[in-house]
Amino acid sequence: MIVDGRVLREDFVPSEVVHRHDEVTLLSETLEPLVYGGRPDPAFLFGPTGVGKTCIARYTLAQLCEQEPTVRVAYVNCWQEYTRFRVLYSVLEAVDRAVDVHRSTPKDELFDRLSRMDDQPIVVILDEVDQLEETAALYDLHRLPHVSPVLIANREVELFASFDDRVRSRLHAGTRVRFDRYGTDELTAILAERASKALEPESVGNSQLRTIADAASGDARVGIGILRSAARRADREGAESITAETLEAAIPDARTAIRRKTIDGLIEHQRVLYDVIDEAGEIEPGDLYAEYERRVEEPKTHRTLRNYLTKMVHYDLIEAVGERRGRTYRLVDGPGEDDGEQ
DNA sequence: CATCCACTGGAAGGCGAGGGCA
DNA sequence: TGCCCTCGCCTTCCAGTGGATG
Repeated sequence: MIVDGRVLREDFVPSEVVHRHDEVTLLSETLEPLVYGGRPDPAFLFGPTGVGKTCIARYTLAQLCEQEPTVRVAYVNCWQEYTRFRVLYSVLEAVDRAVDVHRSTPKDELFDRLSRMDDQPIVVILDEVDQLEETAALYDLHRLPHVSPVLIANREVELFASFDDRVRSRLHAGTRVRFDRYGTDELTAILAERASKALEPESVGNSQLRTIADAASGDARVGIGILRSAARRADREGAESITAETLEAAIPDARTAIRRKTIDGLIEHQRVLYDVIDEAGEIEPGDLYAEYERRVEEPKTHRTLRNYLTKMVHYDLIEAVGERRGRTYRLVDGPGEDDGEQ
Protein backbone atom coordinates (compact mmCIF):
# COMPACT_ATOMS: atom_id res chain seq x y z
CA MET A 1 0.00 0.00 0.00
CA ILE A 2 2.77 2.48 0.86
CA VAL A 3 4.60 3.51 -2.30
CA ASP A 4 6.76 6.28 -0.90
CA GLY A 5 7.08 6.47 2.86
CA ARG A 6 9.20 9.60 2.82
CA VAL A 7 6.17 11.67 1.92
CA LEU A 8 4.58 10.79 5.25
CA ARG A 9 7.59 11.70 7.33
CA GLU A 10 7.56 14.72 9.53
CA ASP A 11 10.43 16.49 7.82
CA PHE A 12 9.20 15.99 4.28
CA VAL A 13 9.11 19.15 2.20
CA PRO A 14 6.54 18.98 -0.60
CA SER A 15 7.39 20.25 -4.06
CA GLU A 16 4.32 22.43 -3.98
CA VAL A 17 2.28 23.68 -1.09
CA VAL A 18 -1.42 23.52 -0.50
CA HIS A 19 -3.29 26.43 1.11
CA ARG A 20 -0.35 28.55 2.17
CA HIS A 21 0.25 30.75 -0.86
CA ASP A 22 -0.08 34.08 0.94
CA GLU A 23 2.38 33.04 3.60
CA VAL A 24 4.87 31.79 1.01
CA THR A 25 4.58 35.01 -0.93
CA LEU A 26 5.11 37.19 2.11
CA LEU A 27 8.15 35.22 3.20
CA SER A 28 9.74 35.18 -0.23
CA GLU A 29 9.16 38.92 -0.61
CA THR A 30 10.92 39.44 2.69
CA LEU A 31 13.87 37.38 1.54
CA GLU A 32 13.98 38.89 -1.91
CA PRO A 33 16.85 41.34 -1.24
CA LEU A 34 19.11 38.27 -1.20
CA VAL A 35 18.62 37.98 -4.93
CA TYR A 36 20.25 41.33 -5.62
CA GLY A 37 22.82 41.21 -2.87
CA GLY A 38 20.89 43.14 -0.23
CA ARG A 39 20.17 42.23 3.36
CA PRO A 40 16.61 41.23 4.19
CA ASP A 41 14.85 42.11 7.44
CA PRO A 42 14.58 39.27 9.90
CA ALA A 43 11.48 37.16 9.29
CA PHE A 44 9.22 35.69 11.94
CA LEU A 45 6.80 32.83 11.45
CA PHE A 46 4.20 32.64 14.22
CA GLY A 47 1.44 30.12 14.78
CA PRO A 48 0.43 27.01 16.73
CA THR A 49 2.01 23.60 16.12
CA GLY A 50 1.24 21.67 12.98
CA VAL A 51 0.23 24.62 10.81
CA GLY A 52 3.13 24.30 8.40
CA LYS A 53 5.56 26.94 9.64
CA THR A 54 8.64 24.76 9.33
CA CYS A 55 7.44 23.27 6.11
CA ILE A 56 6.82 26.68 4.54
CA ALA A 57 10.19 28.00 5.68
CA ARG A 58 12.01 25.09 4.12
CA TYR A 59 9.91 25.16 0.99
CA THR A 60 10.39 28.88 0.43
CA LEU A 61 14.12 28.67 0.94
CA ALA A 62 14.41 25.69 -1.36
CA GLN A 63 12.72 27.80 -4.03
CA LEU A 64 15.00 30.72 -3.32
CA CYS A 65 18.09 28.54 -3.59
CA GLU A 66 17.00 27.34 -6.97
CA GLN A 67 16.77 30.91 -8.14
CA GLU A 68 19.90 32.06 -6.32
CA PRO A 69 22.22 29.10 -5.72
CA THR A 70 24.83 31.13 -3.81
CA VAL A 71 22.48 31.38 -0.84
CA ARG A 72 23.28 28.91 1.92
CA VAL A 73 20.65 27.69 4.32
CA ALA A 74 21.20 26.46 7.87
CA TYR A 75 18.34 24.82 9.69
CA VAL A 76 18.66 24.86 13.47
CA ASN A 77 16.14 23.34 15.82
CA CYS A 78 16.50 25.26 19.08
CA TRP A 79 14.81 22.47 20.95
CA GLN A 80 18.00 20.47 20.61
CA GLU A 81 20.47 23.29 20.03
CA TYR A 82 19.57 25.64 22.84
CA THR A 83 22.94 27.17 23.76
CA ARG A 84 24.90 29.86 22.00
CA PHE A 85 27.68 27.41 21.28
CA ARG A 86 25.40 24.83 19.70
CA VAL A 87 23.56 27.32 17.53
CA LEU A 88 26.78 28.75 16.15
CA TYR A 89 28.13 25.25 15.69
CA SER A 90 25.05 24.10 13.77
CA VAL A 91 25.32 27.05 11.43
CA LEU A 92 28.99 26.35 10.78
CA GLU A 93 28.16 22.72 10.21
CA ALA A 94 25.53 23.63 7.64
CA VAL A 95 28.08 25.61 5.67
CA ASP A 96 30.79 22.96 6.05
CA ARG A 97 33.04 24.96 8.30
CA ALA A 98 32.67 22.90 11.46
CA VAL A 99 35.76 20.74 10.94
CA ASP A 100 37.97 20.58 14.02
CA VAL A 101 35.57 22.49 16.18
CA HIS A 102 35.45 20.80 19.58
CA ARG A 103 33.67 21.49 22.76
CA SER A 104 36.71 23.28 24.09
CA THR A 105 36.68 25.69 21.16
CA PRO A 106 35.79 29.15 22.48
CA LYS A 107 32.47 30.55 21.30
CA ASP A 108 34.21 33.66 20.04
CA GLU A 109 36.25 31.48 17.72
CA LEU A 110 33.02 30.06 16.26
CA PHE A 111 31.73 33.58 15.80
CA ASP A 112 34.94 34.69 14.11
CA ARG A 113 34.78 31.80 11.71
CA LEU A 114 31.24 32.71 10.77
CA SER A 115 32.11 36.33 10.23
CA ARG A 116 34.91 35.32 7.89
CA MET A 117 32.43 33.38 5.75
CA ASP A 118 30.95 36.52 4.29
CA ASP A 119 31.40 35.70 0.61
CA GLN A 120 27.96 34.09 0.42
CA PRO A 121 24.75 35.01 2.21
CA ILE A 122 23.51 32.54 4.83
CA VAL A 123 19.88 32.19 5.84
CA VAL A 124 19.51 30.66 9.28
CA ILE A 125 16.17 29.07 10.11
CA LEU A 126 15.81 28.99 13.87
CA ASP A 127 12.96 26.63 14.57
CA GLU A 128 11.26 26.67 17.99
CA VAL A 129 13.35 29.70 18.79
CA ASP A 130 11.35 30.21 22.00
CA GLN A 131 13.28 27.21 23.36
CA LEU A 132 16.57 29.00 22.97
CA GLU A 133 18.16 29.54 26.38
CA GLU A 134 20.91 31.93 25.40
CA THR A 135 19.45 34.70 23.31
CA ALA A 136 22.95 36.05 22.91
CA ALA A 137 23.05 33.67 19.96
CA LEU A 138 20.46 35.86 18.22
CA TYR A 139 22.53 38.92 18.94
CA ASP A 140 25.54 37.19 17.40
CA LEU A 141 23.69 36.27 14.26
CA HIS A 142 22.31 39.76 13.93
CA ARG A 143 25.79 41.25 14.08
CA LEU A 144 26.79 39.31 10.99
CA PRO A 145 25.71 41.30 7.95
CA HIS A 146 25.67 38.30 5.62
CA VAL A 147 23.40 36.26 7.92
CA SER A 148 19.62 36.55 7.68
CA PRO A 149 17.59 34.90 10.40
CA VAL A 150 14.17 33.30 9.94
CA LEU A 151 12.67 32.74 13.37
CA ILE A 152 9.89 30.26 14.04
CA ALA A 153 7.87 30.30 17.25
CA ASN A 154 4.37 29.79 18.59
CA ARG A 155 3.55 33.17 20.03
CA GLU A 156 5.00 36.58 19.46
CA VAL A 157 4.41 38.03 22.92
CA GLU A 158 6.08 35.19 24.80
CA LEU A 159 8.97 35.12 22.37
CA PHE A 160 9.76 38.80 22.71
CA ALA A 161 9.38 38.60 26.47
CA SER A 162 12.22 36.08 26.55
CA PHE A 163 14.60 38.40 24.69
CA ASP A 164 16.91 40.79 26.45
CA ASP A 165 16.63 44.46 25.48
CA ARG A 166 19.50 44.39 23.04
CA VAL A 167 17.99 41.57 21.03
CA ARG A 168 14.44 42.87 21.32
CA SER A 169 15.19 46.27 19.86
CA ARG A 170 17.19 44.83 17.02
CA LEU A 171 14.62 42.28 15.97
CA HIS A 172 11.64 44.52 16.44
CA ALA A 173 11.62 45.58 12.82
CA GLY A 174 11.27 42.11 11.34
CA THR A 175 8.45 40.91 9.09
CA ARG A 176 5.78 38.81 10.77
CA VAL A 177 4.12 35.96 8.92
CA ARG A 178 1.19 34.57 10.84
CA PHE A 179 -0.27 31.11 10.44
CA ASP A 180 -3.78 30.12 11.51
CA ARG A 181 -5.01 26.65 12.25
CA TYR A 182 -6.11 24.67 9.25
CA GLY A 183 -9.82 24.09 8.82
CA THR A 184 -11.08 20.57 8.18
CA ASP A 185 -11.39 21.23 4.44
CA GLU A 186 -7.88 22.56 4.15
CA LEU A 187 -6.38 19.75 6.15
CA THR A 188 -8.32 17.20 4.13
CA ALA A 189 -6.84 18.67 0.96
CA ILE A 190 -3.34 18.48 2.39
CA LEU A 191 -3.83 14.87 3.42
CA ALA A 192 -5.25 14.02 -0.01
CA GLU A 193 -2.18 15.50 -1.63
CA ARG A 194 0.16 13.50 0.59
CA ALA A 195 -1.87 10.31 0.20
CA SER A 196 -1.78 10.58 -3.59
CA LYS A 197 2.03 10.64 -3.52
CA ALA A 198 2.64 8.21 -0.68
CA LEU A 199 0.04 5.52 -1.22
CA GLU A 200 -1.30 3.41 -4.01
CA PRO A 201 -4.36 4.89 -5.69
CA GLU A 202 -7.69 4.12 -4.02
CA SER A 203 -6.01 3.26 -0.74
CA VAL A 204 -7.96 5.79 1.21
CA GLY A 205 -11.29 7.49 0.60
CA ASN A 206 -12.13 11.14 0.94
CA SER A 207 -14.50 10.63 3.84
CA GLN A 208 -11.74 8.86 5.72
CA LEU A 209 -9.35 11.71 5.10
CA ARG A 210 -12.02 13.97 6.56
CA THR A 211 -12.23 11.78 9.63
CA ILE A 212 -8.47 12.07 10.04
CA ALA A 213 -8.58 15.82 9.56
CA ASP A 214 -11.29 16.07 12.19
CA ALA A 215 -9.40 13.96 14.67
CA ALA A 216 -6.28 16.04 14.15
CA SER A 217 -8.20 19.25 14.88
CA GLY A 218 -6.19 21.49 12.60
CA ASP A 219 -2.79 20.03 13.35
CA ALA A 220 -1.20 18.75 10.16
CA ARG A 221 1.58 16.98 12.00
CA VAL A 222 -0.97 14.90 13.90
CA GLY A 223 -3.05 14.37 10.77
CA ILE A 224 -0.12 13.07 8.75
CA GLY A 225 0.89 10.93 11.72
CA ILE A 226 -2.53 9.32 11.77
CA LEU A 227 -2.41 8.70 8.03
CA ARG A 228 1.03 7.15 8.40
CA SER A 229 0.11 4.80 11.20
CA ALA A 230 -3.15 3.84 9.48
CA ALA A 231 -1.28 2.98 6.29
CA ARG A 232 1.28 0.95 8.22
CA ARG A 233 -1.46 -0.93 10.05
CA ALA A 234 -3.25 -1.69 6.80
CA ASP A 235 0.03 -2.86 5.30
CA ARG A 236 0.67 -5.18 8.22
CA GLU A 237 -2.80 -6.62 7.94
CA GLY A 238 -2.35 -7.11 4.21
CA ALA A 239 -5.37 -4.94 3.44
CA GLU A 240 -5.74 -3.13 0.13
CA SER A 241 -7.24 -0.02 1.58
CA ILE A 242 -7.64 1.77 4.87
CA THR A 243 -10.91 0.80 6.50
CA ALA A 244 -12.86 2.67 9.13
CA GLU A 245 -11.69 0.14 11.74
CA THR A 246 -8.03 0.58 10.88
CA LEU A 247 -8.51 4.27 11.19
CA GLU A 248 -10.16 4.03 14.56
CA ALA A 249 -7.21 2.07 15.86
CA ALA A 250 -4.68 4.40 14.28
CA ILE A 251 -5.95 7.63 15.78
CA PRO A 252 -4.86 6.99 19.38
CA ASP A 253 -1.59 5.50 18.04
CA ALA A 254 -0.54 8.68 16.39
CA ARG A 255 -1.51 10.88 19.29
CA THR A 256 0.53 8.93 21.79
CA ALA A 257 3.45 8.38 19.42
CA ILE A 258 4.32 12.05 19.45
CA ARG A 259 4.15 12.25 23.23
CA ARG A 260 6.02 8.99 23.68
CA LYS A 261 8.86 10.30 21.57
CA THR A 262 9.30 13.21 23.96
CA ILE A 263 9.09 10.98 27.02
CA ASP A 264 11.77 8.70 25.59
CA GLY A 265 14.06 11.70 25.39
CA LEU A 266 13.90 12.27 29.15
CA ILE A 267 16.82 11.28 31.32
CA GLU A 268 16.23 8.80 34.15
CA HIS A 269 15.67 11.37 36.90
CA GLN A 270 13.18 13.32 34.81
CA ARG A 271 11.45 10.08 34.05
CA VAL A 272 11.02 9.34 37.75
CA LEU A 273 9.47 12.77 38.26
CA TYR A 274 7.16 12.16 35.34
CA ASP A 275 6.07 8.80 36.72
CA VAL A 276 5.42 10.20 40.18
CA ILE A 277 3.27 12.96 38.71
CA ASP A 278 1.50 10.48 36.47
CA GLU A 279 0.64 8.17 39.36
CA ALA A 280 -0.41 10.95 41.68
CA GLY A 281 -2.55 12.69 39.06
CA GLU A 282 -1.83 16.01 40.71
CA ILE A 283 0.87 16.65 43.28
CA GLU A 284 2.41 19.45 45.33
CA PRO A 285 6.10 20.21 44.97
CA GLY A 286 7.04 19.11 48.49
CA ASP A 287 5.41 15.70 48.10
CA LEU A 288 6.85 15.34 44.63
CA TYR A 289 10.41 15.95 45.81
CA ALA A 290 9.94 13.60 48.76
CA GLU A 291 8.57 10.78 46.64
CA TYR A 292 11.34 11.29 44.10
CA GLU A 293 13.97 11.01 46.84
CA ARG A 294 12.39 7.80 48.02
CA ARG A 295 12.68 6.21 44.61
CA VAL A 296 16.13 7.24 43.54
CA GLU A 297 19.51 6.03 44.78
CA GLU A 298 21.36 9.32 44.50
CA PRO A 299 18.83 12.11 44.37
CA LYS A 300 19.65 15.45 42.77
CA THR A 301 19.08 18.66 44.70
CA HIS A 302 15.71 20.38 44.68
CA ARG A 303 17.14 23.17 42.57
CA THR A 304 18.06 20.69 39.85
CA LEU A 305 14.63 19.09 40.06
CA ARG A 306 13.10 22.51 39.48
CA ASN A 307 15.20 22.85 36.37
CA TYR A 308 14.00 19.44 35.19
CA LEU A 309 10.41 20.39 35.87
CA THR A 310 10.57 23.67 33.97
CA LYS A 311 12.11 21.79 31.08
CA MET A 312 9.31 19.25 31.11
CA VAL A 313 6.78 22.06 31.17
CA HIS A 314 8.49 23.44 28.06
CA TYR A 315 8.21 20.03 26.46
CA ASP A 316 4.50 20.22 27.13
CA LEU A 317 4.57 16.96 29.06
CA ILE A 318 3.45 18.37 32.38
CA GLU A 319 1.88 21.59 33.49
CA ALA A 320 2.39 23.69 36.57
CA VAL A 321 -0.87 24.93 38.04
CA GLY A 322 -0.48 28.18 39.94
CA GLU A 323 2.57 30.16 40.93
CA ARG A 324 4.83 29.85 43.95
CA ARG A 325 3.17 28.57 47.04
CA GLY A 326 0.23 26.31 46.39
CA ARG A 327 1.52 25.26 42.99
CA THR A 328 0.78 21.75 41.81
CA TYR A 329 2.07 19.67 38.92
CA ARG A 330 0.11 17.38 36.68
CA LEU A 331 0.32 15.78 33.26
CA VAL A 332 -0.83 17.92 30.39
CA ASP A 333 -3.71 15.78 29.22
CA GLY A 334 -4.57 14.52 32.64
CA PRO A 335 -3.56 11.02 33.72
CA GLY A 336 -4.23 8.45 31.04
CA GLU A 337 -2.87 4.96 30.60
CA ASP A 338 -2.50 4.23 26.93
CA ASP A 339 -0.31 1.56 25.51
CA GLY A 340 -0.27 2.41 21.85
CA GLU A 341 3.15 1.43 20.57
CA GLN A 342 4.99 3.23 17.87
C1' DC B 1 -1.35 43.04 60.99
C1' DA B 2 3.28 40.82 61.55
C1' DT B 3 5.65 36.79 61.00
C1' DC B 4 6.50 32.38 59.20
C1' DC B 5 7.00 29.26 55.68
C1' DA B 6 6.92 26.91 51.05
C1' DC B 7 8.20 27.57 46.75
C1' DT B 8 10.45 29.71 42.64
C1' DG B 9 14.21 30.95 39.79
C1' DG B 10 18.64 34.00 39.21
C1' DA B 11 23.70 34.17 40.03
C1' DA B 12 28.02 32.29 40.85
C1' DG B 13 31.15 28.82 41.29
C1' DG B 14 32.81 23.66 41.35
C1' DC B 15 33.65 19.64 38.72
C1' DG B 16 34.52 16.12 35.16
C1' DA B 17 34.95 15.49 30.13
C1' DG B 18 37.41 16.08 26.15
C1' DG B 19 40.61 18.30 23.55
C1' DG B 20 44.95 21.66 22.54
C1' DC B 21 49.63 22.54 23.36
C1' DA B 22 54.47 22.54 25.11
C1' DT C 1 52.81 13.48 29.74
C1' DG C 2 50.93 17.15 32.42
C1' DC C 3 48.76 21.52 32.42
C1' DC C 4 45.39 24.49 30.55
C1' DC C 5 41.16 25.63 28.16
C1' DT C 6 35.91 25.77 27.63
C1' DC C 7 31.85 23.26 27.82
C1' DG C 8 27.57 21.60 30.15
C1' DC C 9 25.67 20.03 34.32
C1' DC C 10 25.06 20.48 38.91
C1' DT C 11 25.13 22.54 43.58
C1' DT C 12 25.02 26.27 46.85
C1' DC C 13 23.26 30.45 48.20
C1' DC C 14 19.80 33.71 48.22
C1' DA C 15 16.18 37.28 47.23
C1' DG C 16 11.49 37.64 46.18
C1' DT C 17 6.67 36.42 46.65
C1' DG C 18 2.38 35.52 48.60
C1' DG C 19 -0.60 32.13 51.31
C1' DA C 20 -1.01 30.47 56.18
C1' DT C 21 -0.87 31.31 60.95
C1' DG C 22 -0.92 33.51 65.42
